[in-house]
Amino acid sequence: MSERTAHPHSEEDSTPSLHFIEQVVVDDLASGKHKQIHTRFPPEPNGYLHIGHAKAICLSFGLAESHNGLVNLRFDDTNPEKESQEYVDAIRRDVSWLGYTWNGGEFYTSDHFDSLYAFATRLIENGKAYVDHQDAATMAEQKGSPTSPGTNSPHRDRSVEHNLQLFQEMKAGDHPDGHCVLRAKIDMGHPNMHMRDPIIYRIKRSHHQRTGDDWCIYPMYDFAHGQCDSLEGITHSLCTLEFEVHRPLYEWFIENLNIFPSRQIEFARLNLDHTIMSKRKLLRLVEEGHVDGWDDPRMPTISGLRRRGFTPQSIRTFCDRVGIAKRENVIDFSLLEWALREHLNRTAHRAMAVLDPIKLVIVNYPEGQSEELPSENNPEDPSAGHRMMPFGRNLWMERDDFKEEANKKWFRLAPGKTVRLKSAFIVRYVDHIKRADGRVEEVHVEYFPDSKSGSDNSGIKAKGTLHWVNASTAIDAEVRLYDRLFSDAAPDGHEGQDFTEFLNPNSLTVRSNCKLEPSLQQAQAGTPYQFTRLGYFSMDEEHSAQAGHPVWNRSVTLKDGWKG
RNA sequence: UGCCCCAUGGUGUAAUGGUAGCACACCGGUUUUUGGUACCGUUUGUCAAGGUUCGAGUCCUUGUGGGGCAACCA
Repeated sequence: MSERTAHPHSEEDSTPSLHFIEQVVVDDLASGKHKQIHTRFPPEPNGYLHIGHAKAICLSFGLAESHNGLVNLRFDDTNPEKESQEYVDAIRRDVSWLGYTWNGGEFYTSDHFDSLYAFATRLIENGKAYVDHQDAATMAEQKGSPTSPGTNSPHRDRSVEHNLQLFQEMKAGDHPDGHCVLRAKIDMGHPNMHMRDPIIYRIKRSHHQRTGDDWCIYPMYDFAHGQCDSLEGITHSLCTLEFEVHRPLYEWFIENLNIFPSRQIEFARLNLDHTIMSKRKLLRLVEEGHVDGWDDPRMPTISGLRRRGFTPQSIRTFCDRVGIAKRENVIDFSLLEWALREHLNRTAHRAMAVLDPIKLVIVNYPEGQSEELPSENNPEDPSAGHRMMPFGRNLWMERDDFKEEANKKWFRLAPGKTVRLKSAFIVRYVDHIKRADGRVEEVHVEYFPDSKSGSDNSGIKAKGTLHWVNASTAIDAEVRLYDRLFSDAAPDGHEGQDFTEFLNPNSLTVRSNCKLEPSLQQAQAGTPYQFTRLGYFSMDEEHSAQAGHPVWNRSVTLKDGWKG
């Protein structure tokens, strides 16, 4: 056995650094505090999941996955007024799509309503909770403020028997909505506002998605979340920073109920620039028609990203790179884009498409003649094979690839320039035709027959390579180009200005006259392709069906290093 | 005039008292039948002031800056 140096930067030492939560997990496992960890992802089914949730999902599921633990998916359904089955279904689909399985089970807070009621009763019996009959405004006033203590409710010292009876009446429906609440009896002078006799049950006659009209009282978040964690045996309950001030209460209930001590640990939520992450605001985008729906490809929702063409793997890579810490953060949107490119460059098949076509005529290629030329499906992966590209005299080329006046830095077509047509021949400019308004319509070139791709004996050097599509076999398609939804980096960070003022008017560009190579006839909706030199695209099933012709979404551009 | 949390390049994130590293972005170069990819390189950082220590990004004190907390929401 060789002696190891203690040098911290030794190349032999490849121990990956752990973020602070994983460090806790590793320590708890090592110390024997837990034999197995058990986490949970607990969304309220009142909206669609977004990329911020993806971070939380990757954390809780990822931790369980890498430490042989369990994860529960728990729907936090304590407020029936805002929740619905539509959201439950969407959440399930999104978590599954990310590639995770809730191997600890699927739960609903409502599954635990009986236990929660029993817990509340126990608290009353121990003199730790009481029924308060004051109205909301009065209670708010008595609560004090962050800088001044609160005052006790006149109902604070009711007897256990009386409280028990009143709470039973609340449950039985003897009191109208809002008439009274159950409160934990803690300390109205506590410096932490959440400890000033928090409300733990309220009366709300609202039909519940799962329990119907069985209950007219529902527990508040603080009296449901931690208790469910405990009932489900959750060892590490991970949530975002805004719940930090709730932790003393979380622990107070564990102590006073004497139940399994789940541990709450908070981390900083994800913020992405040029977008918004609040469910409420995303809902407004949908309801006010700024986007087509929750799954609009410009939305930061999981379903929007999926439709945009993001892959589960790219989102998981992104979450991994973002890291876990307690510091407020704003992640560059470009990191998300990088994660997608990183995945798709390795895996997506290449195809040629012209989004803004002008005619390209090879004047010395015989009319009526054609041939098939092979083109590799993925230069990063030889096993992906190749496909045959029809080639002829009349082609489509990209309008951006021609310029009437060009300098030495212009590698594409222009008077005097020579370029290669990808996987085909080298061609030289001959002429071009303009419409009366000056718009270029047609470019004429001559080709060098001995410059064929793979057997080039011409000795000619071409600096630029252009993509093209054979005119007679091209597929007509519509392509939607997406840009950031907001032109401002922090649309909700301007006081006095609504975030909708910063919507990017050019976030969607529709190109309706695109030409695709014929192999794309077989393309499956949702399968990513790289359109050579343009970016990553996939066909949109819903839009295609609506339009009656193929509609493709651009997921992300290729990185453009040209500073022309 | 309270309580809690946080502070490392442009953006994130490591360094567990001992060489401030990595990724993204940016800029430059090499290769290239994608101005992509790959590879190489440059620039840029410990909020401040004291203290402890042989040694402080890390520990202590005090400031400064940022975030959170007063729904019968979660």
